[in-house]
Amino acid sequence: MSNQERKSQKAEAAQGTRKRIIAAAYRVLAEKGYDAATLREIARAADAAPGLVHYYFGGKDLLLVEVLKDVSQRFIETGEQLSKDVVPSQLAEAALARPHRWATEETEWYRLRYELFALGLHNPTLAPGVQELLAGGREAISELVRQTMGEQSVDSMALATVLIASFDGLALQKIMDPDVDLDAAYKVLAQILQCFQSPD
Amino acid sequence: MSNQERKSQKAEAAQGTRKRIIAAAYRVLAEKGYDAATLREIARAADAAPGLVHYYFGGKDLLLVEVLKDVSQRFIETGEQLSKDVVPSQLAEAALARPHRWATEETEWYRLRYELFALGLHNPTLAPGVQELLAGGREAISELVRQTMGEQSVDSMALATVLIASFDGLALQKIMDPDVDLDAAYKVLAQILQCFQSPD
Amino acid sequence: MSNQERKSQKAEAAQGTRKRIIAAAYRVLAEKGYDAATLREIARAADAAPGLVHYYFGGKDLLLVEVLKDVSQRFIETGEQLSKDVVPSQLAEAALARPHRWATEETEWYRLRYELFALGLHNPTLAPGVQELLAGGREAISELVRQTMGEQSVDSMALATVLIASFDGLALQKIMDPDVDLDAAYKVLAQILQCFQSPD
Amino acid sequence: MSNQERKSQKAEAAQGTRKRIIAAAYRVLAEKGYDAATLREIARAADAAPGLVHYYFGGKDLLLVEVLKDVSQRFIETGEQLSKDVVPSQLAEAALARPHRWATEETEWYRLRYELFALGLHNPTLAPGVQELLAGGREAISELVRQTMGEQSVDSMALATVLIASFDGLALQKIMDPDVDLDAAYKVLAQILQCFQSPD
DNA sequence: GATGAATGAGGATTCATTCAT
DNA sequence: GATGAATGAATCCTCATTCAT
Repeated sequence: MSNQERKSQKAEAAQGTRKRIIAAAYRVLAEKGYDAATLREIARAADAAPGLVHYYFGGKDLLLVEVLKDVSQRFIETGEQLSKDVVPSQLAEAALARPHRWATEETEWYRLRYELFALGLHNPTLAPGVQELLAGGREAISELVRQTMGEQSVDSMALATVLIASFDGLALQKIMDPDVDLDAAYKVLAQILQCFQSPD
Repeated sequence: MSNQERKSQKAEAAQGTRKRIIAAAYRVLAEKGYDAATLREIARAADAAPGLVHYYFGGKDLLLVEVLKDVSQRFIETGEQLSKDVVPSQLAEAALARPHRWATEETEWYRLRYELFALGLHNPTLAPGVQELLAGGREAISELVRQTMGEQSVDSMALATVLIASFDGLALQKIMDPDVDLDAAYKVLAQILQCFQSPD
Repeated sequence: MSNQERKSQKAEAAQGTRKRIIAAAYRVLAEKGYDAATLREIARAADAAPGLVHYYFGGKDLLLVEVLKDVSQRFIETGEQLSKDVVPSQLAEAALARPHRWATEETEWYRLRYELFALGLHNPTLAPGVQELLAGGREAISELVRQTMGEQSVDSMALATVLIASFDGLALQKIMDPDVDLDAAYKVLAQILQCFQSPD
Repeated sequence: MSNQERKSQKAEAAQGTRKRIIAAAYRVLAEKGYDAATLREIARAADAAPGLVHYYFGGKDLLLVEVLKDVSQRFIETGEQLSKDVVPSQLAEAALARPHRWATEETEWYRLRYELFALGLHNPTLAPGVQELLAGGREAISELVRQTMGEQSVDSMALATVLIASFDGLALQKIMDPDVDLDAAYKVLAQILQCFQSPD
């Protein structure tokens, strides 16, 4: 084994640990929230040494920034997937399907999202990342809206802003109160989209 | 001055201090977030002794519960005001006007709201209160919707759920990113309401 | 007991604890040095709660600043004492007697002094205090020199600078190496003083 | 290239790295002090791998011992140089010139010296080395004194003790406070030497 | 021989909470 | 009823040290 190979092998293992820590942080932060989650606990969940979080990321906030990036990445990827896999005529439907499903099934994702929202509202380190997270979502949805409807029928960015807002707000309500009728709410959202679609 | 009078005077002063603490907590929590806000700071902001928070409320979480109640109360009151003061034909417009304005002007209110959302997602003590806060909002809006539109034209509760979600989500986006075009978004919301109102 | 009395009683107790912590810090820092000394240990030595150091002083450096002030104070006081208690003709002798004795008996004082010197060389928070400590010593000695000798016979401040330097340097050498003949060194210092005294 | 040659070449490189680390430690320790200086930083300054300090020296303290030896060595060498290069009649002058100059120009050297003093006062591992450093200085100066003056006119070792003490103490005062008049102080020292030289 | 990724012990610090007054 | 001094548990973080490669 060459010197370089050995090095890259080490580096790979390190990357693995890094990812494990991010994943663990994702889970623990979603469950307990930023303040209640201790680095020790996250490290334990990642099966890593306690000092490693600082070694890799430099601190609790900076770990969170990395988690945030990861969340954004994942969001964008699934979004891009969508516009490739689905035929335009069913795009509206499909676009609603994801947040609808995630709000019930991938609760963790929305929990962490809200954690980040609250944090971003106070923590200047996080604010830009959260801003981008939201902006990225708006743009992705806005693009879908444009593909689905005619360009002029509606201000696509404004509609996207409302939709993202709805997705987030609905997920919150559903998670906080299982009795909330999410299906009915998403039916209303579908009607809204039709409302903007039909005119032309 | 009788003994009783003196007592009741003291009791009144105590009530005043209580309220001052809640108000101070509201401000400080909105600004710094739950964990960064220290009881010492809240007490100082309320011009009260540090030990008083425990004396009156029993702890930091319990103070938060009280703040939550206060927030809910205030929300409901302004809601009820609305349906009394405004003629039905302009109710839809007026209903949108408040969250629209608050999202830019009463930022504090939405900041604290998001703090409570994030907290409620993890803290079982708070969860019921946050649940009620959301449920109260839904019901109030649902009632407005019913007054504005015919009963059958739309599932009023579902629409209310979507609207509350939008209000919260839009406020967040606007606070996090001042470049977000809130006016355009609220214009879209107005169109949506019209869409349901005139099922021509 | 009046309200005020109760308050002042509390305050007195607090002052007592404060002083105990400073005294304990003096001892522990002299023995172990700044870095090796832990706040926990200092607190234990002062029979106080660990958090108290931050509560009273605000941190490890700030505690040290307070110790430094205390050391300076003590130095000045004993200096003033000297010029009052001793007749001018024996002032030179008496002035040398103190550092001579302290270098062997009050080792702790010189240990802490050196700790402060080293710290002041790197720590900006401490530097001004150490500077004053040295300046205070120079001035006190310079004053004694002027009282002992004629004004013009020697640059009193320059001689004081050399004397302070000697006192500190000799104490160091004696502490580091008990075999150093401190008596002989101080005899030389005495000769030096005579050397400057006699000319007139 | 023979096998032996290659080996010795490697060994030389290793010696070079060793020296680079010591030199880097000298600089970093003088600037930051023992505790604030991290091995990582020293290694970086020496352009060497972090693990190397342990590999070569065995630990942070042991590196310090090596630095101490280096400092002593350097001190002795420049001292020996002196007694060779200068004619006896100007020896006294020349002997004062070096510490005078170093106190203003080679601040680093005195900074590290004080760091070692403070450390030696608490750290038993270092104490003997610091002791020797001081003893070496005393002996070198004592020798110079003997060469300059007659044997019997003064206790040369005692005078040397006082001189070393003065050199160290004056450097400290000058570094801590640039306003200190070092020239005047060294003029006083020169007068002192004359005082002992011409016991007329 | 040399590396630098990983470890984990141990520190300073914070602050909710208590309780004597 | 009210105070605020004192507590100490628990956190983040640092960095000397180790060891697989």
